[in-house]
Amino acid sequence: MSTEEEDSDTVTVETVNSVTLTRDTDGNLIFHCPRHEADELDSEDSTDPPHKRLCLSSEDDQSIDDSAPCISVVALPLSENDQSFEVTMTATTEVADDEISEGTVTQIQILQNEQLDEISSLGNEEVSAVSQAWFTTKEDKDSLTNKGHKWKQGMWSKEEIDILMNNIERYLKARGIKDATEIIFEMSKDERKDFYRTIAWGLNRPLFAVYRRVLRMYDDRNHVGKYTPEEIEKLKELRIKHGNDWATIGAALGRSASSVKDRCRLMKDTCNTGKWTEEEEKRLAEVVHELTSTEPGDTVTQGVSWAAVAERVGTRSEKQCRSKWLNYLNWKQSGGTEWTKEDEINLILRVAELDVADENDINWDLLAEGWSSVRSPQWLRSKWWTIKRQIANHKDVSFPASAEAPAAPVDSETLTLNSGTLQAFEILPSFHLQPTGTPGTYLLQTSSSQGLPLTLAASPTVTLTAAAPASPEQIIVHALSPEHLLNTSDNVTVQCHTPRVIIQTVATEDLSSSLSQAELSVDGDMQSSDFPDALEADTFPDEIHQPKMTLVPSYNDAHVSKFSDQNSTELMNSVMVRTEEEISDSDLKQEGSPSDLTSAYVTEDLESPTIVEQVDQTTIDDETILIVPSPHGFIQASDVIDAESVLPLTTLTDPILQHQVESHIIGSSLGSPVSEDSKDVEDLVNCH
DNA sequence: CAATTAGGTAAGGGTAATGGACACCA
DNA sequence: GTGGTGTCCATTACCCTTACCTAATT
Repeated sequence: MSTEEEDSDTVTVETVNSVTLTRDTDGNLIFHCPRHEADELDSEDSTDPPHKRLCLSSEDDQSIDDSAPCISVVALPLSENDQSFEVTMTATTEVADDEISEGTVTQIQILQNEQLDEISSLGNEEVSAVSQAWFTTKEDKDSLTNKGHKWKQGMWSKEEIDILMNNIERYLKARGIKDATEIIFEMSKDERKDFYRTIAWGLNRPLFAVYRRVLRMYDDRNHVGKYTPEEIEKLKELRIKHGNDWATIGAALGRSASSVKDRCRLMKDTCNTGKWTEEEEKRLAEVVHELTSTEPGDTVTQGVSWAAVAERVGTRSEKQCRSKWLNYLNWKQSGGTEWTKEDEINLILRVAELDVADENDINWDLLAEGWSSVRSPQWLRSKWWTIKRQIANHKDVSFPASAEAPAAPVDSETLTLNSGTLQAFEILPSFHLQPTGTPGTYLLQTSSSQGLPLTLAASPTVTLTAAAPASPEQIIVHALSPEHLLNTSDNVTVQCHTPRVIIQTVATEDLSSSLSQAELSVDGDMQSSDFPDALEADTFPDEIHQPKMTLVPSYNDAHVSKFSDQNSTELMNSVMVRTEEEISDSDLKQEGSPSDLTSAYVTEDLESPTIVEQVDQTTIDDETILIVPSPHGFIQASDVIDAESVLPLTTLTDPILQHQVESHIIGSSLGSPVSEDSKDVEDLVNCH
């Protein structure tokens, strides 16, 4: 929460100067707004106590000193009734104890409830109108939607879970409780009053959703795993004995109530398993059409009561019926066509074109409409997940990133970088080029749960263009085709204007020039074992410099440049050796000399002509990425780049080229050259 | 005493991941 | 014939929403 935003969006109702400050072992500053003071504040509207929220602001916003420690503040209401708050402040720089005092800290603002809506996008500590109601009915939600509110539905993201866990942790700390299960499972309603409301802070979910989530998270009878045959037997007995008393059955089995309930749904006595007979399929189709008042050949993907269908089918469970229908039978009945690789590419392109920020916002019904090889919207969604899973660490990749890569035309070999709103982030040692599932399309995986999508394909030249006039933050780099790479060396530098993120990748000549199709079977039969070392990221020596690519905001028109740096030879050797081993394993290493290479350095400013610099290289392994302050919007040939004016940034290998080589080898997209999880890569190899 | 709050249960639609069957191929 | 591999399909643990219920509190 920035103070500027606060100023513009909030009104100071009352200022409180008397607070109690404590500091915990983590250096967090915790202070309390005592009840009696808050009560006094409340006096202006005693008949209808407004919801209040504590905010903090610097006493003098105009004179914020850059060198001053930045303090982030999280305020949690201890209870709505007594109007007291718990505030946790975290200093991002070391704060001397004497800097924190009642006099210097802050103003405390109590905000009226109606102001809360106005600041709904400021941060995690926000109050959401959605999360403050215990249960949000569909009508409530519709009403909120009409007022412009949005809330999260569907699977919880990692970020949401982090917020939730942090909130719980703070709640526990404030009360000196060690274990959240004490509150959740042992305390009475009264004792844990406001627990859920408090920990829902910052989560744009109905309280009830938070409640369910917390119960699941802390119930150790959840996530127990597969049911053993013995458990199934016992479950059957307990079911007969206790009926639908899932809590009792669960307690007897050591499973959660929802778990046993779910398991029972799968085991109807009359259920067949395995392949469906024609008779069963026929019956399923008849029942579905009958219950939905549709005709054979109609597409039916929603509004089906699967419990009723299963009842009528007789030999299959509701899940089986649903799965069979949505993944096969409906498609077969309505004359669907086979799913092809082209469809897969099409899917990625279409998802990218949707330009939605959240995966949950994708309208799969719309996407599937009129697509004959799509078996159902649900099936299409699972297809998308299958494609996503081919990306190692896909869970950490934000949706826009994973969907962005294919935004560029995949048949024209492009590299797309979308800086988004990132100001700066690093691609840590194990940065990856992950295939997105579309041949020639990769995702540059970063360390901060963000990804830069890259698409490499078949344009014979390297140029940079804006992806679209309307999206200057997105740049397409037309990279060399694999064929071209066999003969040429190129570096690709990408500069995004908004918000001035510079990305550079450096080609490794020896690889590209030494490989040929003939030598590297291009028939797609390459197995993961052909890259024994490259596929095991953990073989990287931790103690030495690891390849690290950093994206930095290009303040003051600083530019990334590249030149030979003898001092980094050892470093880069340690980085590059893996690649070279990979090549030597194929008896290819000697084909290219690393010392006689030239690299083309291509930079294009989005708003300026393409600048091409030829940079002689004496040692291909010695590449360092540097930031070069430049008076121009781009590096001109006349710009003098000397070692002193250059800020060494970091070194990096060339994942792109390496990847191009690999993708060339297998004739398709392949896993990252440096994966943290070799299995992921093997899976990727298998996928193609 | 009605309305509200806080919490709870059950049903059922859905997702994500896994594993088996099978076809294909060297 | 055999073993490896890829794909399709079925299964299942787990997730989430919705509808409805209950008891305590206001």
